[in-house]
Amino acid sequence: MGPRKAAARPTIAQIAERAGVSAGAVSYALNGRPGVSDETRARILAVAKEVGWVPSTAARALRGGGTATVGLVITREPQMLGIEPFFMSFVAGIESVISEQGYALLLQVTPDPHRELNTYREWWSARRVDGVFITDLSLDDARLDLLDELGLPAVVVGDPDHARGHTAVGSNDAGAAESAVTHLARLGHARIGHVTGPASFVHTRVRVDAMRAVASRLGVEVVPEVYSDYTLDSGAAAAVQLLDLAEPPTALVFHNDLMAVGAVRAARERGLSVPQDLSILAWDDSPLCVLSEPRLSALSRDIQSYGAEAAKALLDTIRAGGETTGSYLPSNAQLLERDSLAAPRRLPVG
Amino acid sequence: MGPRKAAARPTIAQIAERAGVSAGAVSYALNGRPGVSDETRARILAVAKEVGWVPSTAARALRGGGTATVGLVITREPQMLGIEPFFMSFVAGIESVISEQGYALLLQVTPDPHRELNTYREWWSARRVDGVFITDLSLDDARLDLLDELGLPAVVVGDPDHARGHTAVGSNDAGAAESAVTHLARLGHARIGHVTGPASFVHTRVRVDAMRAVASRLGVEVVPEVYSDYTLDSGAAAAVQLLDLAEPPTALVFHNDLMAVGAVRAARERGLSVPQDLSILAWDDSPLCVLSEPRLSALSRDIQSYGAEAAKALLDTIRAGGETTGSYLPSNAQLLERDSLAAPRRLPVG
DNA sequence: CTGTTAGCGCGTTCAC
DNA sequence: GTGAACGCGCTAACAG
Repeated sequence: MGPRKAAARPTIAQIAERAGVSAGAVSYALNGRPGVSDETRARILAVAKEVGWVPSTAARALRGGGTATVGLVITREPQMLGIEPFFMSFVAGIESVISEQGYALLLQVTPDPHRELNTYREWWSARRVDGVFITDLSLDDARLDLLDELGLPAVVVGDPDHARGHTAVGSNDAGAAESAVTHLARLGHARIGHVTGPASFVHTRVRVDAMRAVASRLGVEVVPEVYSDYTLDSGAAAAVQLLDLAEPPTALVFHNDLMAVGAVRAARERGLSVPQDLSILAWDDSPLCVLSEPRLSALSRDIQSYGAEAAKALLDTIRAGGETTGSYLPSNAQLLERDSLAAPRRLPVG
Repeated sequence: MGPRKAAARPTIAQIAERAGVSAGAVSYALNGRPGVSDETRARILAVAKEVGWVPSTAARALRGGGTATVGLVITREPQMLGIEPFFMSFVAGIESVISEQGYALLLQVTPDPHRELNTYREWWSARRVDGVFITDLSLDDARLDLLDELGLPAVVVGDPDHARGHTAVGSNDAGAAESAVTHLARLGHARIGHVTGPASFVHTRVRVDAMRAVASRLGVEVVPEVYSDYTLDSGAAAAVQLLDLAEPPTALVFHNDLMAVGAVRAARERGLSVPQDLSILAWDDSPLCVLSEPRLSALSRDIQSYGAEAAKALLDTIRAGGETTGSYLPSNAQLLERDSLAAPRRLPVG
């Protein structure tokens, strides 16, 4: 019932007519290039502002001038996003940078990894995006091959060493591991449990290696890692598994906060209290950590600025015509102390 | 260093050449319309599949055929999105529907409400989207006027009665209020506190009215509402404010789960335990409710399918050329009992 | 220098 | 089945 009559979108032709010049002149004026006198330019600009002209992204994209759009595929179960601490902050960070520059974010959420590849191909074929973010980098990641094949500008969100020449924005996982183990060792923990994300992810591998290296240097033991999947339940299950060990660890490190929360619950159900009986440390701080009881200590990195850095890197890469613009600074990680870490109750056997 | 040579995107012209026909014929064949013989059509389709042709969204949009993109502006502080339970699920629901149909979501996150209007105008001018979602509907919402002016197809996510003729997908807030008050009254609560979102939102108003109506019918009292802003701290503050009343309520209803969690903490700091001393009910279930201690009972609606319904409605509206396609069924709400509701400890003073 | 004209990019559609 | 024009912005070539 409401009025749904499309109004006329302002075009360069309209402006040209009103200003009494040709469309070409308008284009020169609007893009600040020579070819029109200052006064004509001023007149054209005034008219353009008056009619609220905005360039047609479609027309520009058609000309090959880019779409002012960047793409992100999130390969996760949709329902997981409601609580997933990482992506929403990451997206917010991306947004803060790109929207300033007139870019928009094209988002796709799908649980199917195979589909992700198709999406890049389609986005590229349909000229929907000027570049994409690659997250959850895996060893021998097939997406990098596709990117090379298509010549689609991209920024790898992860370890530059595994980005195969693509622009990358890393995260200082080694530094985080260092501070985690150091802190735990100082508290007196001699046996640490480590619950990770999927083994195929590069950053899982990086963290595992770093933890082991630091631990052996400091003379503390990391019991065999439990590879997990970031969900609450998997965190709880991993905790149970580790606590069932003959010589259970006295401190547990998790690759996200959701799993850490799951572990707190699992410990509680066993009659163990955190942190007196068991110390728990989350990797990646989020509001969840302060919402949890007790409040979770975490290896905090500023995910929002991580997203912002990634966005800057992608925009730079796009402007460079897809040429790699080098690796960007890793976002800093620091151990945020709250209430889930303490000295182990009984001294480690040893 | 990496190879960044753009490959050639397949176009209709290429297909035409390979198949030895004109571009027009290819277009007819590809779109399943008459004008080509069956065998030519088959040949064209084979070539198209072989080269992996995907229509250029830019070219289609330029012709006026739509951009296969829908837009959503989230007017919130970016950092809030990391924990905000509503939007990420809502987005996931939208995604599940639109990606099936080849549509993509254009997202913009900004804390500035004024900017939201500009964004719609720019998206429309630049032909970036075929339609938009309008959330957080307010009384006399200026966005609806703009939509009318632009003729931009939209779906209002909220009360159809305030959608001014636009397609709307509602939420059964009245039903939720009904079950909330009924349940609380049955437990013996005679005085209920109500902590809402901003007063300017239509759905805040709707919920307030519904709560009052049901309460007066059932003979229970709703103490004056506290208008709040969905944050954890504001929930805690509101709880304190209500508990400081001369005759404090014995049960509190919150318009989201974050505020409810804040209230639990505030109550605990006062030495009150939930639910023995104070019952707490959240509106909008999310994983946070089961993560909280005690687990929060909630007026649950399936936000993901809410998003999915909204997406279907928007796509329908777009296909109808922007004509309103009527109001859609409200998503169902039900009271999900967990551990934060109990009978009041001391009987209410008569 | 100031401005105009023509044609491109890509898919669609109308007239032939 | 084909040729041509269209939508919109950009730019190379050209004219005053």
